[in-house]
Amino acid sequence: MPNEMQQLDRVFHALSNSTRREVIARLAEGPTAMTVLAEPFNMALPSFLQHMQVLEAAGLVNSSKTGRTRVYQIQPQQLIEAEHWMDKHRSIWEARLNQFDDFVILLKESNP
Amino acid sequence: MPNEMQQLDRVFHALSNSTRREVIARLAEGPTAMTVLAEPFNMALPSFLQHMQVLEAAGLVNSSKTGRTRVYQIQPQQLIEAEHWMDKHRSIWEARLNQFDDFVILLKESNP
DNA sequence: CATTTCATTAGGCATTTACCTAAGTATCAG
DNA sequence: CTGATACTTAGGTAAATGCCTAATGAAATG
Repeated sequence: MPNEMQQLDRVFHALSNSTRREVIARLAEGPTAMTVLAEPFNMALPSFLQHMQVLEAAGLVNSSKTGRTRVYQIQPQQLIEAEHWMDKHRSIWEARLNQFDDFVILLKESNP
Repeated sequence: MPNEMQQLDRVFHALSNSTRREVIARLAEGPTAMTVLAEPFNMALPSFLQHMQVLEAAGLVNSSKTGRTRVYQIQPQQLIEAEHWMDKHRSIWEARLNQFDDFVILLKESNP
């Protein structure tokens, strides 16, 4: 399997969980420390850390540790790549559907 | 958990597997019977069926059976919804980053 | 320096996922 | 009606996922 595909696997998998999506949503507003990020979730910290590791492995966020606090920030490139994938395939579908519309129009015109 | 979120869970999960993404890619070119769709994959048919059921449960495709053949077609609404989610959060991030750019420009201007 | 705080590691558990083979069921073709 | 074709169901396995508690590390603070 090409590496690019594995990357999409990881990105879409990371986004398939609402806890992780909420983290992405909060990080869109700026870099945030782990404890602060975790606070809204009713979840043990080690469980939350696992989610952060999934996001980091997918390349959706990165983190750096200063003293004892780890600060996460969003890294948008992979989000953009995933969006491109969707956009590309949606547009192929739309092009096909437009052809179908044309065909319907053609039918109507030929049978007025 | 709100229903909308569960739906995003299912859509992103469905897209997190390259076999399923390839199916979406092929279906973008038109409705296709199951056996035809399965043919490129080195996989037992029951395994392939499971993938199709994941895609269908996510609302990314629908299917109808005529005689003994089941034909799948793409159903783009959920793909669009997922794209919207990504677009929304990407734009929040971009807005924030633009503020940061402005701040950098401001710094440069105040220290020429 | 003792304590608290923030983060991590280790280990365990139930469920889901991604595959498989074997054995159906239903339709079509001759 | 008989065989081939197209799918479906049933049941099994190994690995991954999503959660937990308990224990440990390592930095900050009184």
